[in-house]
Amino acid sequence: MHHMDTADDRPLRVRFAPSPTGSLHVGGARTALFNWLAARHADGTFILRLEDTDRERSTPESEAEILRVMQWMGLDWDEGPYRQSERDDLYRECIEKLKAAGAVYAAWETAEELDAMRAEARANKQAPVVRGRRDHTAEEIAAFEAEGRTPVWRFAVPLPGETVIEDMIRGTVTFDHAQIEDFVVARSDGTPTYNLAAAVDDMLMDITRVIRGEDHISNTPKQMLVIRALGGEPPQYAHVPLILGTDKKRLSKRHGAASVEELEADGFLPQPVRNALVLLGWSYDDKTTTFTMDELIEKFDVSRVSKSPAVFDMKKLEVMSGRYLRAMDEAEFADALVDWLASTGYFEGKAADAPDLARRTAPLVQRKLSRLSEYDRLAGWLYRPLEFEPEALAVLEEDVKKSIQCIGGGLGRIEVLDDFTVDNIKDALSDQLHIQGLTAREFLEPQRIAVTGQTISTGIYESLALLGRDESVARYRQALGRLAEKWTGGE
RNA sequence: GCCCCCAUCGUCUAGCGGUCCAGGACGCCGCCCUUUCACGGCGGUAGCGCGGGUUCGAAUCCCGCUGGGGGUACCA
Repeated sequence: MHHMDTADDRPLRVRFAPSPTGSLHVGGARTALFNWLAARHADGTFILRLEDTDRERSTPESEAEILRVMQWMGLDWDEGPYRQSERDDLYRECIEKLKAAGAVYAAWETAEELDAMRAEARANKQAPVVRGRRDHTAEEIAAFEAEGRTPVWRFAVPLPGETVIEDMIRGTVTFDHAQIEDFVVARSDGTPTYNLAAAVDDMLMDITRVIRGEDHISNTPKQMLVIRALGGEPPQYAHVPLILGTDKKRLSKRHGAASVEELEADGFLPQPVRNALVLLGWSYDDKTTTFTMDELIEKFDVSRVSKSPAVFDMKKLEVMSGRYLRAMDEAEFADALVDWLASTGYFEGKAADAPDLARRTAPLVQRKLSRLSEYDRLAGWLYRPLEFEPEALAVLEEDVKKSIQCIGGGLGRIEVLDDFTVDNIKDALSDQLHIQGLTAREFLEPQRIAVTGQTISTGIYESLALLGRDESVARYRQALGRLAEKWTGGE
């Protein structure tokens, strides 16, 4: 696309403006990332603004969570966080200016009247566009006031007319004013609405480019109208497509991990999350799929963002995550693993040396994990006495006699091993499987289950070495005992 | 209903009128490697929604259809 990068040499100022009404969604996180990258790329300013004009739904917990997640993602802001709830004076001032300029008018319609107007328009296949009555007589107004009614202030959308957005992603988008209702700018209690506050803030904060979700595109002409009525110049806009779930519906909690908070809890590290997110709707070329943060800063270009919505594929995130984990150096991985486990309370109620054990097992799981949360599935057996997963036991019991032979054979070798190292264990077991004339899979699977109680675990040789000979032998005996019961009982 | 937007393998995408009987990645399938689960390597599978134009030539431009998404509040 050869989109005009409007001859605008002012330093770039972008903002991310979530409303603190829940945790940060992956869609929101991607928008934040895009804004941050655009700012860092252009050496501009990234501003964080909390749009909390909806006092009912905004919570301090949500605000704190959003800030926390931003930090987790490594998206630091240069200004803010600003809170719209703290800027009320500014908005009221602007509303007064709009009144003085005749750009807004008092509208007295009741909710019922508005509903009726819209229903009627709809019935007539017309746009449900509200235009308040502006020809009330002084007596009527006095009567409204007498009954305690207070008006909202609506923006008088100029008719006829149109507002054109030169969107960096979508190109030229035109809205006919006939389709834009006289939107409310100040509620009857005097508080500003979103469209007023957002427009005023973008203007007052000197935002030069607004990068936000496509769900805002129909608000854009309204905000442009407000800014112009206030004598300002609207910023450049870039509306990014939404992120969908696998059913092609807008991504939401019912699609599984839809918030960054959940991804974090699922054991994903920030870098693969960023990498997966940035690739939803954006690509650098026809082959690059992994980027460092620096490469992203260097290469990101919002005008290359796709116009069509993208489906969020958790599987792909997992693949990226697994690759990232494997590419980490051992110590770095061990730190990340232990930190993550600690953050989830994994060590609570476990032995005091559990974190140390986790650190020692890190190299055994590093190539096997696609996310940190899979650690327990692989290494959980190390933290508890031997107990068999039902499906693991089922594997052994499929052929009890053979299982006993395998485990017994293995036991015979390891219990006489002096130097209990990975290599020696491997040699001894390899030799034994040869003797018994079995394939590695046939022979080793029972060993794994005997020792770990699991069908999937850390590597068998490493696991034995880690356990030490005595504990290994004890576990072998225990497994054998369990099978012997079955053997006699079954025949 | 009305307005806006979108449309390349199952998914994320490259593609900006010829270099495309459409390239990459994930998935999936097969083979190999590792005498284990995993990891890794190699190969394969699969797509320009449909119909009209424009053009010597269209995945690329135009129109229509169909399909999908968003908006339609004194929410943001």
